[in-house]
Amino acid sequence: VKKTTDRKFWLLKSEPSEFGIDDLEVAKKQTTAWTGVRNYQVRNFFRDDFSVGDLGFFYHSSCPEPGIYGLVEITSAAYPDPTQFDPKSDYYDARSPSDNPRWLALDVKLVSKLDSPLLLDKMREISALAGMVVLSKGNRLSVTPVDKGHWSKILELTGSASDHLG
DNA sequence: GCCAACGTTGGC
DNA sequence: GCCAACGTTGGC
Repeated sequence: VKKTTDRKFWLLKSEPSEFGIDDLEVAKKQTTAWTGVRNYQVRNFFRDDFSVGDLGFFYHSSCPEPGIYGLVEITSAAYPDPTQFDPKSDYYDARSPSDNPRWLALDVKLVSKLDSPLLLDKMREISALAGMVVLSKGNRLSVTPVDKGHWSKILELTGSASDHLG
């Protein structure tokens, strides 16, 4: 069992029109392969920094009400993203060699859906959350690290169970 | 749909 | 290895 003190915290963006918290809720084992990452910085997070047992916020982007909608847990190590090899996929990458895959995926399981989301405009009003990567101007990373302090504050604000405090 | 911000590409 | 052009993200 992983010591909770080893846990890291993340924020994972998804467009709900493509895959949202409600899709994760009804997915088999409430788990999905987090595929389609095509950014080297995020790829490196997956490769170097993510561990099984890490926790994340499930964030909806590019939608009428962007914000945090739930909590997830990482349930696999990073592995080659199969969509990069699938010519029919939107995420196909013809330049990714099969013997040296460029892009990684990992498995993500629903921990809980928030009773009410913590919306982006609300997050910006909370001084304790200032400095979160996701709030920084021009940030475009689809996966960002979250400080333990920010993680705890958001759990408190959303009334989430304290056993996910890490 | 606009557009600021920024990552990636490719010519040199 | 520079950097302009291009493409994408994502809030608004």
